[in-house]
Amino acid sequence: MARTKKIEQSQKVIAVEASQRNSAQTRLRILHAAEAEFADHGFDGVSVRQIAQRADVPVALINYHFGGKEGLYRAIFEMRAPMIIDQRVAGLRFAQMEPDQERKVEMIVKAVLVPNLHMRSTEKNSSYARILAREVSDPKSHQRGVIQEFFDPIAYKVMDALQTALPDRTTEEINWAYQAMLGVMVYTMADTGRISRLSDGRCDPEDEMATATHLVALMKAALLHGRPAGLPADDSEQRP
Amino acid sequence: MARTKKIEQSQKVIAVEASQRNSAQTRLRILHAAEAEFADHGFDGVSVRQIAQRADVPVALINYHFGGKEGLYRAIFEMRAPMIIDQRVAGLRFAQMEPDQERKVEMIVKAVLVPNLHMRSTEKNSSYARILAREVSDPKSHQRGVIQEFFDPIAYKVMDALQTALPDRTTEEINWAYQAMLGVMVYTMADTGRISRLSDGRCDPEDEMATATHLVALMKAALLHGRPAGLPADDSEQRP
DNA sequence: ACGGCAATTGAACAAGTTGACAAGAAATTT
DNA sequence: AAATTTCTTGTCAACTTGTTCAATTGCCGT
Repeated sequence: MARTKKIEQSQKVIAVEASQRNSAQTRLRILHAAEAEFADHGFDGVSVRQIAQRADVPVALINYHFGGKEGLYRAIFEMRAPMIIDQRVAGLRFAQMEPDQERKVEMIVKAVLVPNLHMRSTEKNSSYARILAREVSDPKSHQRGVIQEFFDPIAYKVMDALQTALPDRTTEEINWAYQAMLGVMVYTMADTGRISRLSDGRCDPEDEMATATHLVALMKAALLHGRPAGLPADDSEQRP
Repeated sequence: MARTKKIEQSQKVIAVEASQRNSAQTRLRILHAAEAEFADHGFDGVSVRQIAQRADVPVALINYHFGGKEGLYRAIFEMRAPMIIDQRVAGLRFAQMEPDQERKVEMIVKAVLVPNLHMRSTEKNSSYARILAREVSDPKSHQRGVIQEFFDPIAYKVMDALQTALPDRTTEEINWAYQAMLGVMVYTMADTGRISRLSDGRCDPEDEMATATHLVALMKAALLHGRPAGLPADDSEQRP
């Protein structure tokens, strides 16, 4: 921090930028390389050497800056999470002011889905979206605690908003509704080409607009009209 | 196969079973150990040594029986996939005979969700469900081609059934609807305790009945009532 | 200008990884 | 009973893994 200020004041801005001695910048380079590699191969599928090679730095620098592989992994979330969380909070604020119930629910759904879907389709950040998707379906994530630490708070806010918009729903319904939203979102973010393949190219998660339109419509309907028939015991059909 | 027949005819059944000389049995033991380990740590997070140790066999046996780590991985799917695919096909057959649209959609949803959710809550097979969840969110799965080989065919059947039940929907809508279903299912199957944590214990994926009830209701509503507003261009609200 | 310090480097570390091999044991066939 | 196939085992060498170390570089305030 102190050094950055100095650099700005100095006349050698260009020289410093070109030269190798710049902590913040190499940190970022490692971070980006790690992001891409982790997204492609998962936490265990990547060696620190691969990351170092991609970032064009010696391996030891990773341990110096981040204190190990896991520290580097966490640093990625520390860098990215605030951005998308802020967007969600902003979206929820909009929804809060909406009087019409149907529109309100739709805005909540959008507040959850759109920031992530947008990130997914953005070139630079697309790899982070895939890391996120991996993390939620990795039992080790529990051990790392990244999801819990960064995303549980916003989850509670979303569910509060849902409960306000749909006061007649039970807590269980609200929870499952949120899980459903998240599931759809994560699965789409994590897509490895299967959606496009199955739809013969008609559906493309990269197409942020179309994807959001369809998914928001589906989840909005699910939240508005989806209620378990007989809550205590619903044994209509049961397949073997 | 030939040996198994012989064993049944032989008088030394007990001796053979107790002793170490039983190919099919050790194969299964390795398979089960691998299933558990892969589920917990992912394909890259596990070494064949760990699996061998868990199965209590020497490492070389794995290479002998399955020709390597990836062969073992695929063998798990070859063992498990048919079971759940058969269940889905059966469920779709039931749905096909249902005249009422709303019930028909519900039965299709159940045909997709219930077999997996059941497997999830079953003690013995729960690990396979988590492997499956991992595989769909792993870009390398594309490379392995397991999902494509085993599950694409049934996916097409489900979408055909959906199209029949909802004739006015576009192909895009059918595809996205299927993706949504799958996303919810996979996310629930892959759950690492977050659902229970967020809901303060109220929602438990292990509770097959409650989980299925809620998710089926949600997805049924999504399919029946979820249609994108203006298909060509829907720019009602757009958040920054 | 010079010592101090953060940043960087290449080398080395111990621990663990993989696939393969030859050789042994048990069951099956000849 | 001998030969053969099928299965099992312990060990091997070559290679990665994440991390640490001592040494070096270049920027900074005094």
